[in-house]
Formats: sequence, C-alpha cells, structure tokens
Amino acid sequence: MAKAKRPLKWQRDPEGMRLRILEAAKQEFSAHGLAGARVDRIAAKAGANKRMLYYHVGNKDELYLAVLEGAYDKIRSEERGLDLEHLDPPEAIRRLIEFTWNYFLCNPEFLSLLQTENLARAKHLKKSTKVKSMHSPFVEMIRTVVRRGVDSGDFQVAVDPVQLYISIAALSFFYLSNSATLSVIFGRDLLDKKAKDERLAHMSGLVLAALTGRSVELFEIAKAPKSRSAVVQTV
Amino acid sequence: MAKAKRPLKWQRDPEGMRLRILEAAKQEFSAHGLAGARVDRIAAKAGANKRMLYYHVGNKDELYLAVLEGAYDKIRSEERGLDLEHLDPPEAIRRLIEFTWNYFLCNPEFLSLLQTENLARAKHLKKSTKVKSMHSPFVEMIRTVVRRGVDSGDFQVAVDPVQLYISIAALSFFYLSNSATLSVIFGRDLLDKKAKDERLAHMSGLVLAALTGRSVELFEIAKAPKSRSAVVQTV
DNA sequence: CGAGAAATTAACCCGTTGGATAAATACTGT
DNA sequence: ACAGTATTTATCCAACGGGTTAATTTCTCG
Repeated sequence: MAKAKRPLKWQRDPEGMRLRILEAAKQEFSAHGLAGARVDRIAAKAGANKRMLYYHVGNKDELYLAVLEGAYDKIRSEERGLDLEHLDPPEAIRRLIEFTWNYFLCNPEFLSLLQTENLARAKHLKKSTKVKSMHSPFVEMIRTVVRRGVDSGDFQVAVDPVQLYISIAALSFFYLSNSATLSVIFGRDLLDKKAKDERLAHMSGLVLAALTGRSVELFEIAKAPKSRSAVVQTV
Repeated sequence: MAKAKRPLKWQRDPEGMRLRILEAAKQEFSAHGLAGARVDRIAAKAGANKRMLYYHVGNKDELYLAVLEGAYDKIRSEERGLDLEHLDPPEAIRRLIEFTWNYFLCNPEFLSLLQTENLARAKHLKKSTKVKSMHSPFVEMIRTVVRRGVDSGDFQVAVDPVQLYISIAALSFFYLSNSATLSVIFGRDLLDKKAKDERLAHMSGLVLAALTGRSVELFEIAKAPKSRSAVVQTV
C-alpha cells in the first residue's frame, strides 16, 4: 500500500535507474545468494520494471558480477584512503586490524557476496579482468611496515605479508560471517556490543603479541578501565 | 550411459537408501547451496526415485537440516577422539591447530555447509535441538590447557578459550573457504602443496608466538630444512 | 502360502522464474 | 514542431522445480 507507484507519467533517469538497480541487486544477492536471488524482487526493490535490469546491466549473472565488482571497487577505494605507513609499526598493524574489522562490520553485504562467490568457486570473479587488476594496497603496506618493525626491534620476526594479510582478514571475517551459527553453538549473541569489543581486543592482542613477543599488556581489552585482573581476559 | 540402472527388479534397503540420500544431499547442498540445490539431482545421485527423499527424510528443508546435523555430528565425534590434555601446552595447541586445519582440508563440504547456513543466518540451525546440544569438547580443553600453560610459565597470558577457539578455526576456515577468490586476487593457487604447508606453519607460528612470546623459532616453516634465513618467511 | 505392510516406481501438477517481445512514452536535436 | 532515438511499461511464455497422488513391487510373518 505504501508502495504507491503511479507510472502514469514517468521520467527518464538512466544513471539513477542503473544505480538503483545495482543497489537493489546488492541487497538481494547478499541476502539470498546467487541462486536464491529473484530478479523480480530486484526490479521491485529498485522501483523499476524488470526489463530495465536487462536493458541497463544484463542478465542475472551479469548483474551479479557487476555487484561483485562494485563491492571490490568500494573496499579497494577505502583501503587506499588509509595511510598507515607513517605510524610506528605496532600502531600501524593495530589500525589495520581495526579498519578491517570496522569495514566488515559496516558492510555485511560484502561478506555475504564473498561467501556466495566462494561457494561458486569464484567462477564469476575469474571472468572479471576488472577485479583482477584491483590490487589491495595493504600487502605492500604490510611488507614495508613489517620490515620497519623488524629493523626497529619492535617486531621479533619477518612474516610473509600475504599470510599476515589473510590472517588479519580471517580473524574478523570468520567471526562476523559465521556469527549466526557460532551464536547458536555457544548460546550467546556474538554481535552484542560487549562481545564485539572483546573480539576486537582479542584480535589485536593476538596479532601484536605474535609480532612483538610482548603479550601481557596487549591482550587486555583495549583501553581497559575497571578493576580487572591485568592478565586474565573474560574467562 | 554408465548410469546403467535397471529397476526392472529392485530390492528393499531402507537404511542403505537413507544413507545414500543423505550422502547425495550433502554433496548437492555443499556444491550448490540451499537455493541452488536441486531435489531431482539429489535423487539421481542417490540412485533413487525423487519420492524416496520425502518418504525417508522429508522436504528440501528437512533434508538440508538432516545433512547439517550429520555434518556437526561428524566433526564433534572426531573432536572427541582427540586427546590433547596430557600434552605440554604449546604442543597441545599446535596439535589442535593441525587437527582443525586437516579436518577442514579433508571435509570441504563441511565448510560449504557452514557458509550456506550462515548465509541463511542460521535459520535452520536454530530449530535444531540436536545440534544445540552438541558442545565441542575443545573449549573446555583449551581452557585447561591455557591454565596449565600459564601456571607452567609456557604461556604469557590467559586468553579467553572461546576467543582462541574461534581464532584458530578462523585462520584455517577463511583461508580454505575463501581460497577461490583469494587465489584470483593474489594470482596464485593457494591450494597447492607448498602454499598449504606454508599456511599451516604460519598459523601455528602466529598463535604460539602470541601465547608464548617466543616468536623466532616458531615462525619458521615447520620442520624447515634447507638453507633459509632463519627468521624470514617466504617474503 | 498369502495377506497386509513397507518400500519403491511412475506419472502428474501447478506455481514460479528468468527471460523475451512488442508497444508506449519521453526526450533531443534540427 | 516533429522525426528519430533512448528509455520505460505492459504482457507473455516455456522451462523448471518442489511436491503430490496413485499404482506397483517386495518383504514379513502368521
């Protein structure tokens, strides 16, 4: 009822239409996966006639790929906006972890889309020259930061930047993308405020302790106030 | 052609039939997700008439839930078979990481099923009293091992066992479940032998370094031979 | 052996869904 | 103003896909 659409007279708006279609498609594909997504729902959500999808983007698969490319484009763009090279190495890594965590937290559709694409064994991504050319600036950033950290003595060990990049992503990604099943298994909500704060502290503590070798102060809840045994985390 | 099925005369085999159905369903759901799975394909793969699915298990959703419960049942069972409590703490953690890694590696359908279920926000799992009652023995195991490690001085810090459990799972899970897209992004096969060996070494090194504070020897490639700078990993 | 129950097959049903065709309407440049 | 093109709407449809109905075969046990 609130839908109120009176296409008695309509206007042209190709760019806007395309954007609305892609946004609606992102929602639909991330909520239902590729096979579960419904072309008609995308059209409805975009306030468009179904034909418009094919006219402006293409068939279901092409639409999906366009959404996926858009998602990678967005994260790469935000990654480039981050300047961590001038920070001291431990702080740079901490910021990197926080950025990753927050990005995933604020962009759950990105997680869903990646899950969906991996379920499809990256079948679509492989066809995208666009995405293949979008390299994350983080790998090189990590490489130089680790090198600096080792030189300065902050870090004990030179770790492969690709491995570290994957590990940092993994710690956030898995927690968030699997929060639904994990919450059921553990019988507690992993997404409430307290749990999320603890998770971020744990991840930062784990990675920084591994790199610096000085665990104790790092494993505390970030900026932990209160009277809490200095070493023991929420057991 | 090789399908050769002659149901001219057939035999009864309810238990066998049920097993074949569940196995075929596991394959289908993990390969295509819930929405992408085809009931007819499951029947065909099971060498059964479609009607049999409904007769022995139930509709598509019930079939899916049965598969999911079976998957959890299997991993819990293998987890219970592991006895790590008597090992010294660092070795226990290392073994735990190796078990997790190998289990995921050998049971890719489990990863896919979890991904699918999380895409559905654990909608089905929530309805399963069976799964909810299947607690992993690892959380308590980690709790006692960490306690022992702290007491013995092996570990620098008492970490929340749930967080550690999730982190260990995360490091393996993400790498494997997202290997398809990551391989495209990095332009190299993350699943070849060398890459997998390096990943396991990295994960063990990361977690044990964080816990013990002694990174150097732990970050080497496991049992690394050859002439390789002792500290630098595959940069 | 034979009747009733259990297991399996064969065939059909019907709403859904991705995609296509054709007609209508809104712009744009001349 | 108007011809031509770009954009949008209105309908249609054939294949698909989950689920069902009914008949058929096999087994069990008295």
